[in-house]
Amino acid sequence: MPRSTRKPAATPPAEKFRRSRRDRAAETAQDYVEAIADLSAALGEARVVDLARRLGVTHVTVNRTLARLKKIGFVNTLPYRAIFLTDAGRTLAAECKLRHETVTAFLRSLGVPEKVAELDAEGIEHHVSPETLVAFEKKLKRR
Amino acid sequence: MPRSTRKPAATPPAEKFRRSRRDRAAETAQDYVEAIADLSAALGEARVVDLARRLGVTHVTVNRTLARLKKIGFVNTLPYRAIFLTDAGRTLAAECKLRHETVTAFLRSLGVPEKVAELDAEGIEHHVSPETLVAFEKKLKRR
DNA sequence: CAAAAAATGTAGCTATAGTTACAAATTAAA
DNA sequence: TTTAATTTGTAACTATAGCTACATTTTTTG
Ligand SMILES: [Mn+2]
Ligand SMILES: [Mn+2]
Ligand SMILES: [Mn+2]
Ligand SMILES: [Mn+2]
Repeated sequence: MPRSTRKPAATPPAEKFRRSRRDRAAETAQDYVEAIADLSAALGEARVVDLARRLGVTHVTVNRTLARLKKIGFVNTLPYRAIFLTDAGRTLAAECKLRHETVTAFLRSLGVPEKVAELDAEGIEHHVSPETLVAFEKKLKRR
Repeated sequence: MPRSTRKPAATPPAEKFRRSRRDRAAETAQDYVEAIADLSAALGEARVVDLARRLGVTHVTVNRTLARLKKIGFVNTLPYRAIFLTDAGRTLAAECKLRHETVTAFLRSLGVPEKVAELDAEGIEHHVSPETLVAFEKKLKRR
């Protein structure tokens, strides 16, 4: 088809794909700080092996991701020691935990089976904006 | 803390993180086939530049992703020609389009503003299981 | 306390997905 | 029908995130 006779491409919706990619890139950090907070609460401290088991990856992957999180300022680590969240890390973890719980509860309230709700929420949570989260919360209250 | 006195780590929920990572890895392919189908319908054909504009990436990124989609069997391409979906690609695109529309409509039905619903749906869609999708559809009908 | 086991760290590999810079081919214009 | 503009392709780089294999350190056990 001659390109000159084609309809001009409409204004592209690139913004939503950028948002989606940005959210995707933040998923790892969010799951890690949430897991570190959980493990710290449950076991008293979070170790590399615990994270690896919990997340279903090797300890090598955990190690490299922790290095990145440390550089960003979400965790503090010392060689061969337990992992601790910074203030920023704790704040992020609290936000994520709340959002995670809301998303899971919301799916459950729709009749989605517990197990499925948990699996889906683990991915969905990272793409739920504050506005949508509020909508979920409202719906949960009005029942 | 001595590790021997720590509580033994409970059965780890690694499965949900694996699911989440698997979904994440499939996001790109889904957005591409959906975009190719859209562009083909709107313009008569999908070109590399169109996809780049639509997705908000450079044409180089589009090129390499198309090579991967071709290898997987979702698209057919010839040098300097338009891009076409295979049967498998068309099937996937149709599934994704339907799911995408359902997720968007569902968010809208909760009172989430149009723009926000579109942005959120672009990411959420990839993590919605068939069960949850059905729950969304049911909720949409009963209104 | 020495030896064995477990945990942590590191080297080096793969794949995906983004980029800029430049080359080649196609399409449109003069 | 040349020439200019656009499109497509490729080379080479970066970052994230997974892996295996092996080295080092710490912890537990005999
Ligand atoms: Mn998650
Ligand atoms: Mn989570
Ligand atoms: Mn999408
Ligand atoms: Mn979509």
